[in-house]
Parts: sequence; structure tokens; C-alpha cells
Amino acid sequence: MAPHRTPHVTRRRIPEATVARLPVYLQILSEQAEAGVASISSEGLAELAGVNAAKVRKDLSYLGSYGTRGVGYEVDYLVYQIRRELGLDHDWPVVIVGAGNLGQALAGYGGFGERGFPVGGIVDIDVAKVDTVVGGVRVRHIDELDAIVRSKDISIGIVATPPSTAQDAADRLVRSGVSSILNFAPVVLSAPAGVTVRKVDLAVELQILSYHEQRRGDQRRTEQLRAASGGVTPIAGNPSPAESRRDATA
Amino acid sequence: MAPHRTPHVTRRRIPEATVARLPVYLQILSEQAEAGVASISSEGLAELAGVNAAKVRKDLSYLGSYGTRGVGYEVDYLVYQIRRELGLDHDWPVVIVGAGNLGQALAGYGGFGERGFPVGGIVDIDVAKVDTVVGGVRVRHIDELDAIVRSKDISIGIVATPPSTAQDAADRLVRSGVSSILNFAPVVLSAPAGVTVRKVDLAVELQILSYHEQRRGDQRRTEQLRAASGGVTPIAGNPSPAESRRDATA
DNA sequence: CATTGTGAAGCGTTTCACAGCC
DNA sequence: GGCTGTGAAACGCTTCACAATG
Repeated sequence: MAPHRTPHVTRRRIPEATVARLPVYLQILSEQAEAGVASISSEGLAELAGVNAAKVRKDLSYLGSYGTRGVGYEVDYLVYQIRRELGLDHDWPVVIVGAGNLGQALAGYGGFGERGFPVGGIVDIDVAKVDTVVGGVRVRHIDELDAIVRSKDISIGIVATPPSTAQDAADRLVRSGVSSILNFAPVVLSAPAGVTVRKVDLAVELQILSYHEQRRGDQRRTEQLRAASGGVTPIAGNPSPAESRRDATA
Repeated sequence: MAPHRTPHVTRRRIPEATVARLPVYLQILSEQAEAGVASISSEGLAELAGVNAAKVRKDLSYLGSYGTRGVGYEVDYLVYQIRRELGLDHDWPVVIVGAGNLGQALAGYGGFGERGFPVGGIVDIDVAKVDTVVGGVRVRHIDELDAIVRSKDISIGIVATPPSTAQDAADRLVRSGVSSILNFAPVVLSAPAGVTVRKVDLAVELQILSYHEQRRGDQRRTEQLRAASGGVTPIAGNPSPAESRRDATA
């Protein structure tokens, strides 16, 4: 239970794939902790996360040896360690650029603040939107971006503008000193090295689903031609390795 | 320019990683087509997409041999082929479950319809929300889900409920006959085999950025200790292989 | 002769299988 | 005895490098 290694500075590098799963484990472990579960096995966590148990163990092993052989992992302690590793031991205020539909929804969506990412500001270039209030935050003009970022020491920016102005929004964020950007606009952003950019494109997600739907259609048509016998639909083609989970439904 | 292979049924399997990039190429190519560009090289497309040219060529090679050696790819024809491969040669109406903040934003966000995914319906369990209108679509009660899905022949559902009811929403969607689900709730959904589920978790994205921010902080602190000489910040640590792009900013 | 299409090498991730340990 | 931690094998994706070719 004692911390086994140098705290905070000098940290081993964690594979990106693992970094992307840690938040999911964290979510589940927090729920378990709330439900009064004190200890969990890699098998148990794997089941809840919809992944393989070996993967859970390998992922957790990058944090250090925090499990107990023959027993499992102490939930509270794992929560603490994952939070620390992800840098969630303090809040990260974010600034949203773009107060249109999406920007408003993001500001209004309470989930961010709860999860440690309070909306420190929202800006728009359109003066008509300035001074309206969304999600309890007053919209300010984009020219105030610098002031907001500096005064609140913000390092994460969210681009929620139309595609045509997204690059400009990103450039402004970078100039203001932001070093991580979450981009919701359907464009590929350029940013200097040292700035991390992640993209969430809702239409892309739907298009990936479309691909799978379409394949299913092709397949079914082929099966009909083969005139297979009745019964439960077989459905081959693994749904997808990473994001998709298949599992018996409750 | 002539189609070189059996159309529509019997299709080669495309790697998931490629499927995830095709929508990005499609987006770029559509813009190029609109701008009057007739032909593009793998190098050119790679630059615009922020990826390696060899990757572009390999990705496109899964669609067939649609390029011309020494010349490049015909933009219009590529657009056509990618759209076909992704199943975007017809619309896919979607149904949104949950008319809260996020559901409303998604329904109001015109981008879906434009990109071939019109909102065929939005439902909520809360009778207070029923009959309100969001994004031009009237909210209906969740008990009408079956009727909506069947009447509009919907195969893609979007879960935009609070986490506690997300699994129920998914179960209802599956029972109604939906076979692809895009999940915005921060929970791992279970679904029977044959149903594709993709998850978009905004907080997870921010937590991944948090990890990188935090690392940067550690590093900077370490550098300060080493008391390096002044000049342009070096910043090691590759930002991330998949989602993140680094590039000289305009 | 510029550019595609692709074997083959390289690399990161997943999974297996079992030694190590409580 | 049960479960973790981890080498090593397997796998899929990326990148290289170059032969094929319009």
C-alpha cells in the first residue's frame, strides 16, 4: 500500500493505448468505490470495462505494482494512482472557442466541471453572441481570449467553431499559450510541435458505423442468395477491435 | 476510370484503422473537388490529412487500384469510390435517445443531416420534454421508439442519455432493430454480437489531454532543474501517434 | 520520370502462458 | 490456491523502399 516509487517527477512513459483506457478504468473504479467495493481483480475490472484481463494487468502494471497476488487491487488506491498519473489531482479549467450550437451544449453540459474540467471561459467572434450566458458562463469576445487564458492559467482549449474558422481559433489558442486542443470541427488542424491536438468528429463516427452497416447489408444479401437455413442470425465480421464492445446484453 | 471490380456485393475487408481514416480523406477530397482540383497525389492528400503518403496509398489500395502511376488520383472518382465503400451513397437516418443538453445539441447541430445522417427522430422518457421541438424535430416519447425505427427504417441509434439510463436506452434501441449505436454516455455499453457500438466520451478525451499536459509539466520542471540554456523550447515526447497531428502552423 | 502499388521490415499493441508471490 | 506481473509469441498497423507503369 505504500508508494513504491519516486513521486510525480521522472515518470515512466505509458503507451498511448493504455493512456486512452485509464480514464475508462477510473470511471468504473470510482463507481465501484462509491458502491462500497473495496477490492477488485483484473478479471472483474476487465469484465466491467469490456476488455481482456491480461490487458488490464499490463495496463495497470505501467503505473507500478499496485496489486496483491492472490487477492486483487485495492479500489481506492487504484483510483488515487490513476488520477495522479492522468494529472487529475487538480482541476484543469478549459476555454471554449465558439458559442454556436455545439459550444453552447458543451458549456451547458455539466459533465465537464464534475469531471475536473470546469469551463473557465467561452468566447466567440460574433458580437451578437457576446454577453449572452450559456451554462452559467458569460460569452466573451474572442479578443479577450488572451486575458482569459492568462488570468485563469488555462492550458486546454476546445475548438467548437464552424470548420472555416477552426484553424484560426486554434492559432489564437496557441498564441494565447494553450498547449492542448480538443477539436470538434471537421477539419485537420495544424499546430506547432509541443501542442497536443485531439479530434472528435461526430460525422466521422457515424460514417464508420455506416461502413459497418453497409457491410452487414452486403453480407445479408449474400446470405440470402446462399439461401441458408433458418435460426439465429450468425453474423460474422468482428464488430471492431478497439472501440466496440460485444457482450451478452443484460 | 472504369470500375475494375465486382460492384457492391463481395467486398474485401478493410482494416479498421483505414476505415477510420477514409472519412477524413473524403472530407478533404470533397473540399478539393469543390475548389476545382481535378487530380491529387498521395503526397498532396497526405499533407492535407496530416499523415504519411505511404499510408494514404496503402489505404486507397484497399479500395482497388484507382490511381494512375506518374499522375495521381482523380479527385471526383476517389470521392465516388470512398462514398460507396463507406455506404454513403444513400442517407442513414438516425434516432437520438435523450433530449437533454447533449441530445438537443446533436439534433440542433445541422452537420449530421448535411453529411448524410438526418435526424429521423428524437425521444425521451421524460413526458415534460415530449412535444418540445429541437432542431426542427419534435421530441417524442421513448415508447414510440419502435414505431419510429420501423417506419423510417433506421439502423443507427445515438445514446445521449445520462449514464444511469444509457444501458436501458441501448437495450431499447437493439430491441427496436437498430444495429449500430453511437454512445455519448460515459459508460461501457453491452450489446449483443452483431450490433456495432462506438463510444464518444468527451471527458475521456480531456483526460487524455490532461495526461499529456501533466507530463509536459513534469518535464519542464525537470528541465528547470537541469537549468538548460535559453532559446526555442525543445519539447520532446511525441504528442501521440494516432489522433494528434503536429505540423508547422500557418 | 513522377507517382502508384506493394512486398517486407519495423514497431506498437494484444494476448498467451506461466513464474512469482501473498 | 488464486491472482498478479511479465517475458515472449502473435497480431495488426505503419513505414520503407523499390519494382511496375502510365
